[in-house]
Amino acid sequence: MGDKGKYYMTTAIAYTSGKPHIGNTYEIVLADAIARYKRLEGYDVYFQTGTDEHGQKIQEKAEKAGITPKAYVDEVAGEVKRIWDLMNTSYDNFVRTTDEDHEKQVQKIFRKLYDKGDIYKGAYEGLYCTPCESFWTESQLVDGKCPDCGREVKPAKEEAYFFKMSKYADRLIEHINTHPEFIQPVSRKNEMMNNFLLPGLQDLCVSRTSFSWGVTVDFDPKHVVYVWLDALTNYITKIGYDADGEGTQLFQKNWPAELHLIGKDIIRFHTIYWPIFLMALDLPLPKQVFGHPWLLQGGDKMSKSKGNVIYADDMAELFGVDATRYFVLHEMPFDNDGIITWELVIERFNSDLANILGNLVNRTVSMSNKYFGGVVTQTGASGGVDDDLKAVVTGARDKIAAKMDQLRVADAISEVFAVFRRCNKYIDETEPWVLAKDEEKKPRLSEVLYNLVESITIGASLLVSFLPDTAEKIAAQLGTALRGFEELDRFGLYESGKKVTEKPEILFARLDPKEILPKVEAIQEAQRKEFEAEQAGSAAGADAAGTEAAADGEEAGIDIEPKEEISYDDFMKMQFQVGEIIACEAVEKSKKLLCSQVRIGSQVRQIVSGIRKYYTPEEMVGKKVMVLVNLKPAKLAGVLSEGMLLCAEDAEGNLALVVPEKPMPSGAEIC
RNA sequence: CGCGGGAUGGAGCAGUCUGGAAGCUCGUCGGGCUCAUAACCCGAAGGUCGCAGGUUCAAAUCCUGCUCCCGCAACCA
Repeated sequence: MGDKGKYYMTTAIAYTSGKPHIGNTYEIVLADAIARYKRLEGYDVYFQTGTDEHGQKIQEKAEKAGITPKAYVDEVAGEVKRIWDLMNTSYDNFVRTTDEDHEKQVQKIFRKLYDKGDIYKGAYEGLYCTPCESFWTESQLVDGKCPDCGREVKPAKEEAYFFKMSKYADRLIEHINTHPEFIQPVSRKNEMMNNFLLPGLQDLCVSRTSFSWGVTVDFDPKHVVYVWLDALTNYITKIGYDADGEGTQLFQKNWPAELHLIGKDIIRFHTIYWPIFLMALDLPLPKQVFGHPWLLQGGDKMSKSKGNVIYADDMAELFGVDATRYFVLHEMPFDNDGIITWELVIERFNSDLANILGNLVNRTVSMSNKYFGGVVTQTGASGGVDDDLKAVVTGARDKIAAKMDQLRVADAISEVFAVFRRCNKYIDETEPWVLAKDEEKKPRLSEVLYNLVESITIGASLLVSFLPDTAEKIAAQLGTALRGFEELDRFGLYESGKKVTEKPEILFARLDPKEILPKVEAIQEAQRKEFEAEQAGSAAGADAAGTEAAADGEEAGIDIEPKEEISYDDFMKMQFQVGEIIACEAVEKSKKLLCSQVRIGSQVRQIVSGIRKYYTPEEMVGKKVMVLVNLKPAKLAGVLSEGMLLCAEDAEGNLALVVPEKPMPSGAEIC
């Protein structure tokens, strides 16, 4: 162990805005498979993961929940760690950006970069809408007014700290060009170059004053450090980097990292900002950043309100931890998004885990018991088909190594299963049940079973990085131990005369979709309930138990941000009328907009609304709707809109047009 | 002409960089076998490789144009 040198790898740290779903969990499992594999190969691995806990979004979530940000992230971080542990991941260090030592180093780093001149104090200039407390750029304005409230904006300045990105851009471009392995998969490299580096990097605003949940800039306490500067540095601070000193031995030994494993959505931060921060700190760059693709639910994004979010713990409950690991590792392509559905999981489970692997172990152990009382003896009575079996089994290790070198984990695991498939074929070729009928062929039968047990032992040893528990269970059933990496290209190390277990345990019992899918329904239903409860702001857990009971009971209400009180005069300024939609078509340049001709009394107005997702142009026509008539006309996607159709909006943003409860003529005033 | 990704037998994918007999897993159908978890093994059917042009002896692969999907951005009066 450890004679191949060190291997420091990290996952991205999970943002603590909510419970991680299977897509987030995929990353830690993938990382774990790589970490375990590297250890098997003989590397001295240090594997770090954790949670990213600062930022405005978290502050807001905590406020909504009525607790402090710290209490909020403590809970979520606990949940993240629980799931990481449930998935049997072998990280060496679980970091939190709220850890005191990290926060302190972030402050030191910030100061160091400031002293060096790479961070400077400037001003964020823009057009400011005071009531909304928001900055807008020229292009965001609508008719020169605030796009949120429609009020006047005025030029304003807010002081902020900036990082001189451009100073290091050339060096980074040079590095990327001379290190083709730096950004993986390579297709992402061009994206970064073409979109960000070659057009020229802008200085990055690295402080905020609009919220307080973050690392305070110690020499200017009304600022907090930009979350990405805070989060990225965990890769060094949490192994012992010290901005003012040498750092710990752990740091000296492990930096630079061999691998940052991250989602494809944050490649920009890891291949542009992070390397530049490191250059500014005079530290070497990580060897490789791998941006993995995503797991999508049936091609859709997962959403809680649809009840289609798949969580790792639900999967583990239904299928077991190793089956869950198997699915995410096997199903995820190398640089395309993967698809996960409950049906696909069941299919994979049955065909690969139950049929090919579980059944193979079971039938082999059964035959050994039936024919030889469980004793596995090598007799030397070889046959012609043995050579091919042995070649496949002993050749697997290097094939897997080649795949893993490229981080093609899904392909590697397929190679492992090729071994098990070959074993099943070998049983058919040698027909042990026929050999068993002839006393003279006993030696051959014994050899065949020995070869099988040996092959499965090697297969299980190759499997251990991916499905650690299953591999151990197989070895236990075969009465042996898993092998080390250097032994896996050799055949015949199983000690002749050992016994397999007497009663083989079923490793993966076949699943009946008819039994599983109703359970899935229940999970989804519970999820929708929970979502509604959350939206209602009701104390969590109040009716957590009643899964199906309240299905059609009282529906959960929605609370929204209260607005400032207005006078009757204010109200009277708004003119609402009933309008009849006489024509409607989609706005061409947009995906969300419909353009309606609305008759209001004797006049016809053109009104554009962002409701294409919820209404087709055809069903719009003929509706009598409520219209805000005296709103200042504006152009949307280049199309003039002279008013606003009123809609109700639920917590998820679904829209429903508001219509009069009884028939009313168009033009009728609403008051 | 905002940026990017994708389109390969019923399903999910590989192959595209570096042109050279369309491949894998699942499903379906047929056969074999009975040690085993109705599991295993063999065989077959099923594809104009999104559409249209072009380059080439040869195109899923290279070039041009187009269509449709999906992210991001914008937009949701």
